[in-house]
Amino acid sequence: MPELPEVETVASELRVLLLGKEIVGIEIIWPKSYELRSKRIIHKELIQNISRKGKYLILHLSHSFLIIHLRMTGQLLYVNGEDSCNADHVRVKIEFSDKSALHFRDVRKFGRIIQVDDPQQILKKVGIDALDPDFTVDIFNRILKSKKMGIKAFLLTQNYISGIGNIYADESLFRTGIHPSTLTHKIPALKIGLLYENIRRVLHEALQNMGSTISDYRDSFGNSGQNQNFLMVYRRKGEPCFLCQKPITKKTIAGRGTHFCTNCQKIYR
DNA sequence: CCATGTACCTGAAGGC
DNA sequence: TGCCTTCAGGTACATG
Repeated sequence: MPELPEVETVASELRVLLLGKEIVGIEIIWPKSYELRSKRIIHKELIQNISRKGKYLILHLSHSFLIIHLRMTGQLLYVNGEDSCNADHVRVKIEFSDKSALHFRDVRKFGRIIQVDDPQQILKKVGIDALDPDFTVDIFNRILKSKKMGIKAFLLTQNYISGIGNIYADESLFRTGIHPSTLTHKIPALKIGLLYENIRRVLHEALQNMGSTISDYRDSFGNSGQNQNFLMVYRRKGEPCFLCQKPITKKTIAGRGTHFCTNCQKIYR
């Protein structure tokens, strides 16, 4: 499932592939995958910039914006004019003047492409990006102290800090030795600093490894990531903890499958 | 404010 | 083999 490192991998590839291209048509195969919240019909628009906030990808066009969220199984596949494309589950095709195209493939149909006049329509509720240089440990500390919720639930909520999903939440908490049920305001100051560092490190490393492919994630060339080979707890239920050898526990916390080591991760009360 | 549950979806995996 | 059930999870939304 694409989280910050996976979306950023796609974004940086698309910057190389798509900047300056002219959109000449959008074919909507599954209507719910494409939501029009702009009065403007795309006729001919240039892709002027590509950015990202949290798990949202933003294509800046001449007169509007395409906000894209891949949710669980979404993929943005680049198709060259000469390629034959017969992939299943393609929901939207964005076609360019040079006969290349970007195909939005999404098995489970949760993902969305939303066309808006102002990106803030979508992004105003999204918290600061976890790899934004302006996201400091002081900010992290202040937000954590102001909440009284489980740390796992906090990390998954995108309104405060954005980009962290189920995989990297579990990985960051394991590396910091914090139990996922610990309440945000009960985490000791030292651990807050370490958690901040580990979140940034885990995301950076995943980005260097082109993201984690658990089942569906692929980059714009259809390639898998490599970071799944470096995960320490996610999907390792019953396997020995890399620190103490005790079997990794999996349990539903904050409504999500949560992996942790009961021996290495302490709950602070 | 925060927690919980449901809906949206399909395919893979597990049980018998 | 085959059928049925469960599970996977990001976000929106409703409810307590």
